[in-house]
Amino acid sequence: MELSKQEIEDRVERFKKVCRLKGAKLTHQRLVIFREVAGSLDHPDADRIFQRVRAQLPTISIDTVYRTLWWLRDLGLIRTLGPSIDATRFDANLERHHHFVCIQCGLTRDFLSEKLDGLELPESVSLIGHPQITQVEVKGVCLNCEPEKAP
Amino acid sequence: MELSKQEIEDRVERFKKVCRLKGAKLTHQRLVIFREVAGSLDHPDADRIFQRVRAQLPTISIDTVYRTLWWLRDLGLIRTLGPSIDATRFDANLERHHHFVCIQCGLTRDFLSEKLDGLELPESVSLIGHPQITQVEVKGVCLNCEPEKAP
DNA sequence: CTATTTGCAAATAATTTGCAGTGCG
DNA sequence: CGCACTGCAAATTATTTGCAAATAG
Repeated sequence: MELSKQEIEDRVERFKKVCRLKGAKLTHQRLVIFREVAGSLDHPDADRIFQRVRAQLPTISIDTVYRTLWWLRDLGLIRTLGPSIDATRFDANLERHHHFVCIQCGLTRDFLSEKLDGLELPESVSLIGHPQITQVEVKGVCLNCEPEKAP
Repeated sequence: MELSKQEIEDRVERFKKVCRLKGAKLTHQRLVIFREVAGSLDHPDADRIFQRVRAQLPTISIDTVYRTLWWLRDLGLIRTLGPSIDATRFDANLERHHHFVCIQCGLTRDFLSEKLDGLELPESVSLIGHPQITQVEVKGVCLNCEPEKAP
């Protein structure tokens, strides 16, 4: 599995279009950072991206990388993995269950579903590793954060 | 949805049994910390657990909470949510896809599955919030971390 | 030109570690 | 009664922020 040059450039084009649309400034560092993330398959963290970008732009600073990554996420051009909460959260429920995470306030709740419990993973997973736990992670906005919208 | 006293005590009993089995010391702080996590539905982070435990054990320190939580995880009595990686990871793949995360080395890879793409969430989710993204998260050990086992 | 954005350096927040005293098995 | 466990304080690591200089549109 490899990312084609074409795919990367498609992503970069979308990025440029969104910048134009939003009237945001397309700086050199933003372009380099985005291209780096867009060309990665390993879901790097901020520091890894920083290292790779610095090879091309030696004067870049880590805070610009962070600012740019969160900005890209706000624009919907990239996403963060996991619940995207600051601190690690713990779970003493060892039964099979799934998670809903509110992207606004971080509220996390379990939900049950027999249907989801019986999920079959595709063959391709066996090329990556041996699964131990399979859970469905739903991200959205909780009722508290998005109350009744007036029509 | 509430946790019954009974369910909490069942969890505590299992905890005590595992301690005995492993010959680990069952200290007062460990018991209070475990009972706190076992009785929570909101998937608290270490600091929140610390606050709650401190109400019962004013002299407890945050590092004991951390040490105990990781230890409980190693014993398989609790789990951490999300990829459980130190730093936030980023993903520029906006197509529908799912994740495999290696619990040993943190390797994270996408995989595709039409079957998983069409998942239906249960009604009960609508009582929590409005879903935006649904992904399957598989945790396991990657081929690199667990090579061929000799028979 | 002029509002954004960047780089620097210093501030927070989360988590870890070394060490000496304490208590469980 | 010994060694694993705890509390304290200081260290690390991840991420954020204030501010003056640089730059895209």
